[in-house]
Amino acid sequence: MNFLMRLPENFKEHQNPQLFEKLKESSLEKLLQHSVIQDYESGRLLVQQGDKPEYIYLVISGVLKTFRIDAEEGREATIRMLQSGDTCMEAVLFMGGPSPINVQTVNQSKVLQLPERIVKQHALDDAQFAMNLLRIVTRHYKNAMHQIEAMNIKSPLQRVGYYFLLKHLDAGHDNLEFELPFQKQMIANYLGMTPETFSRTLKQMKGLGIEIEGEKIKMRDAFSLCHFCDSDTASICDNHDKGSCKACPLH
Amino acid sequence: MNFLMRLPENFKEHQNPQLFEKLKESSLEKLLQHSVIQDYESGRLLVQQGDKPEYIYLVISGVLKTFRIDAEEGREATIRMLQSGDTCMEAVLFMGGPSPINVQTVNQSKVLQLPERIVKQHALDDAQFAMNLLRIVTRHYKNAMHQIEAMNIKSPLQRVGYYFLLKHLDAGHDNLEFELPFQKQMIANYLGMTPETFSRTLKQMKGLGIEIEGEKIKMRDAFSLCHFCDSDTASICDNHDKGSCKACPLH
DNA sequence: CGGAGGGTTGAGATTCATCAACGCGTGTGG
DNA sequence: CCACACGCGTTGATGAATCTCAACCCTCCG
Repeated sequence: MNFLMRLPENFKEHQNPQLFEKLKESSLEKLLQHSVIQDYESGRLLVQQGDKPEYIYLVISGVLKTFRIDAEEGREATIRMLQSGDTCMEAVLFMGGPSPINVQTVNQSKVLQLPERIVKQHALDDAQFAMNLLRIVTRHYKNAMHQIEAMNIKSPLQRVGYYFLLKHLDAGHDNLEFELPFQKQMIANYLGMTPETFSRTLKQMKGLGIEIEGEKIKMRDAFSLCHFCDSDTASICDNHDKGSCKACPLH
Repeated sequence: MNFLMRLPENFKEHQNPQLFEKLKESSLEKLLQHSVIQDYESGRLLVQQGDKPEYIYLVISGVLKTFRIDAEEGREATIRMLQSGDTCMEAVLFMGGPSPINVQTVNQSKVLQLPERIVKQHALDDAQFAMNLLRIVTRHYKNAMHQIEAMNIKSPLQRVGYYFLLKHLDAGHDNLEFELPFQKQMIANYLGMTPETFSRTLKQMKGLGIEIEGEKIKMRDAFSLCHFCDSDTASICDNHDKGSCKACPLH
């Protein structure tokens, strides 16, 4: 039975999850044969720190977050926030030992779960699948590096600026508008600050030509965020090295 | 020509790099055929942010560190510190795009360099090698998660405590003594604090039964560090769940 | 002997978290 | 239909924690 048929019609086309990229139909078929789709209510804990990892979770719709939690104070450190098309727990599956992270739904969510055994076996059978895993995990790791840098040596303004820059490039650099994909408190925690400082930082951004209206972010011009560029963002910015980006600290 | 012969006699046995784990002789041979050993002086930059990644670096002797650097202020955020047997840039190779990190020697160092093309090809040819890469990268990622947690929600004391706990478990939990493997300023930066606060935090540790004498750390008893345990460290601690570790915040 | 680098200690400044209050939109139940 | 509570975001006042800057000690090495 083809489980993709039970997905929303346009899911595979529109989201095109990295996990399935370039997989042969037969390979994908086999992978999905043993997977299940689940609906979860908001706030449901799918994995807890210390649990044995059992699935890779692929978000069909809704929002998930992965985070670590402090036993004493109960404070949370957000590791990632996932939208449809994103996956989590792939890395955990392969590092051995219990899960170092919690996974929780933030909204009501629909999730595709791929069992641990199937994934591991398939990684050995299909080199392309293994490559996809490797690519996904390394991207996560790259992201983690940015988080580490942010919390070590970046000011709140720089953190928000960099986050905005990424979202801006996501939306296409010709687009002077984008939306915050998650609620502000969650973004704040992800960026290692309190909701209060996040809010105050947003006000600072207005001085740099960035207007905030609820979830909508409007930039005065396409270079308002150039100030926050680094070599990683430069490599995905079409305008870089076209002389147009002068504010860029790399020059 | 077998390049392992040019390594110190006992390197492979004693260090047993994760990268080569469980590889067949023939596979290892092929991998090493195109690799080179280099000697570098202290402070040499092997990779800079923005560079195209060209090698995996395996430390034979000496110390390397990977870090990100802030363009404006020039401040550094340490990502990892490597000793002999450790590798870096495996993750970068597979994430595509320019390197997000710098790699620099901290001491005079001897390094084995495996060219990018060879590694990628070999990852497709030898599933065990691909698995090794996946395992290594996920371990790095796990580590990065700990760093993120530390800087988000842990106090300097907790960060140092956790770092000590890991080193203690490394040395064997029966061993009441271990050494700091790197100089203090580097550990401090890695833990996201200044050398000054690191120093002051070390003094606090004395109140918890930890004596510091230069690089030597002596614990009053084997449970002095239990306070800093979490589910990740518990899973590698032999004494956990033996009733002996009561200070553990998990109970 | 003198200089350099790493580590420690102290005093002061700064920044961000904390705590508290409030506005606003939404959903709920009377 | 209104009253109310609730969650989220914002704003302001306060305080604590860590960074900064400076001085000093020590060891190592030329």
